[in-house]
Amino acid sequence: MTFRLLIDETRKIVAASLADAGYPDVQFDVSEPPKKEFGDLTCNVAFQLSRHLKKPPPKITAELVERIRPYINKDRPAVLSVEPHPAGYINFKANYGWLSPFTLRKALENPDEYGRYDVGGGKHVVIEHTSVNPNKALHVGHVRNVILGDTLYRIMKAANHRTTVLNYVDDSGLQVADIVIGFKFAGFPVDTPAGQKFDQYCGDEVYVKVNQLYEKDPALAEKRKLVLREIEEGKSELARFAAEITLRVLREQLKTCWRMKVRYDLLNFESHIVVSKMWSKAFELLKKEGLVKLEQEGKNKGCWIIEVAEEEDKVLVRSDGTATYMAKDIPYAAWKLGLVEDPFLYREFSDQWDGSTLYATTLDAGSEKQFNAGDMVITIIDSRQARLQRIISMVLSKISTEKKHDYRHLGYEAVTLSANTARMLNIDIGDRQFMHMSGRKGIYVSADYVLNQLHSKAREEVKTRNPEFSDDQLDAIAEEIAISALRYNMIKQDLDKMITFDISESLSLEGDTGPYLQYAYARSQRILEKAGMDATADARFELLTLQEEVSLIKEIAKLDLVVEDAAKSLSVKSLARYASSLATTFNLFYEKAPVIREADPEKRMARLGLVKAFGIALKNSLDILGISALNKM
RNA sequence: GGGCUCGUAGCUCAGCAUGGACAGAGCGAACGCCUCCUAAGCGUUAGGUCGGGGGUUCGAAUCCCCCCGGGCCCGCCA
Repeated sequence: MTFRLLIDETRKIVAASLADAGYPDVQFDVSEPPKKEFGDLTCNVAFQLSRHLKKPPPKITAELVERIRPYINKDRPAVLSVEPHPAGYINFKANYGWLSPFTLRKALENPDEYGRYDVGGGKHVVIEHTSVNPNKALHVGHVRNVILGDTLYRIMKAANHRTTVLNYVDDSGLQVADIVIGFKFAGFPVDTPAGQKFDQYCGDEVYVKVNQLYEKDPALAEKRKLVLREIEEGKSELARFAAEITLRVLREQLKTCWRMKVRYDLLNFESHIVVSKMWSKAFELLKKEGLVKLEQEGKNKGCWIIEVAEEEDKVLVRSDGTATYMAKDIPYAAWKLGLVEDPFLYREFSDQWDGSTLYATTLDAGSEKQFNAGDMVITIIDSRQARLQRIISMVLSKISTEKKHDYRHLGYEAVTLSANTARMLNIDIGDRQFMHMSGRKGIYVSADYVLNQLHSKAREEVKTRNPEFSDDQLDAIAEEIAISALRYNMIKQDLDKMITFDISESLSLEGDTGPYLQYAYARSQRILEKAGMDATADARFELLTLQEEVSLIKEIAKLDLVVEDAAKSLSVKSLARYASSLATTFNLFYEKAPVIREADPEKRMARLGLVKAFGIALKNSLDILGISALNKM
């Protein structure tokens, strides 16, 4: 919380002394040095000046430090001292006598607010994620999307945005037609086999096998288009059946998402977009703005197309008058931004684990509410969609002449299966190192399977350590550990790096994992519990001068900087990295600085306060990561 | 063919936006640390031409260009 103050103060001091010395007002950086020996902050201003002044950096540094010294005084309590470094840096030491009490009190006195930072100013952010076709269970590839979206939602909330989370349900696509064909024309029973979830059954059995049947039975494949058309028209018995199946699958998918502590505000059904005539209104708008044209000749003759710079024209309306995939996406995206009139009514769909209500679009018998019109709209889809998303963004920017338009695609690379995992699933991958997942071909690892594996592994571990726990306790804790392992695994790395999912590696609970974070937290809570007294905000925190203590305080002091950065750059990874580094710093403190066994009562109280403040900072970080802070594990 | 993207230790990855002080973690390997707040932890050692080449710069893993290798995208499919 206060690291920000230290940086600000240092910047001001450097800027003021530049002016004193009559130096040009150059850009400079104040940041943490790569090593502890260099102090708490370092400034590179001498390097920036050397070009202007035509002097070597060390010489400038020596002069500037003398200008800086007078500014270090009681009115600027965060900075303690300044030293020139022969390499050319100006290094600062923080005044922990002031910084430590200030930081720890801030955390202890207002724990729930600690680490929040106002980036959004209450602006409305609409986030869409998940959007898995409702004909199969979620696999680990989907999980990356789900966790990324949910974590981003949590970050934006912590950075003071009003948030709305959407889940788009493509209930009128070919994938749905496939399983309907399976049930109606290929003899698959509608009842779920014992011991399976309905979404699993649809995905593993019906969907995969129907697609195999198509190859042998072209007549069956022919039925797809007819079935799809009936579903889109929405009137027939078959369409009602499809809707029923879709909802059953969707509810099972939601159970998996809820299991991972993910929540939504609204389900957007594609069929409602189709029926709502949103497309025709958006189409009129596109025509009016001259963004589409009716192709008169060439391969796209008779189609309404959109011209894209340096690319092939995109067809929006086929020559038979039907709309393409993209044509459904444009009005939906425009709706998210509030560029078209809201045609939907909203009904309550379900309660959720966090006590909130999940709504669904409806065209009749619902109430008016507002889920759209985001100041910022973030659509989370894998980076294969980048090109289409760019076109959508381009179109939107052209029709939103008045309003400010901030439509962003947050893409991420695929999750693939490692060679070992593919082999475990009896998939032949030749000499390749990984295998792309495919729901249609049955090549995937389901989310529930991974969670279950993690659960049973974690349960064993917890039981070994806590033999006295009841079965319910064991299950509750094991479940939180499983979720933590999976969630952390999905966001700890960069979005544009492919995740090669390896089932045995993913079951690790040690090292750079979610459970490592939870473990550090549990350790801290045991200290507080066994101390036999409460940590208070008025302890003498200035007594905490051990290097391990100071490092921990410094780490705690950075939380709001991390939240700010994560929200501004939509970077979920940075929060994971921070939580990990915070936990590591605590573990080092834990090794070196006994709390309960500390003889000096004042120092003991100060350490106890530090432990509690650490717990607050870590718990708040974990909340944003969607990971439960466990008292025991 | 065009576009996007990745390439850092045996493996998985930080660092790259805003160039700067001897390139950092985890896993795996070897060896240590529980009569002491949970060893899901901590320490020591081994392990690197930052894909290759050129350029810009006082200084490049970081910026620019070229090349090599992997992945993805370029339908009147969704």
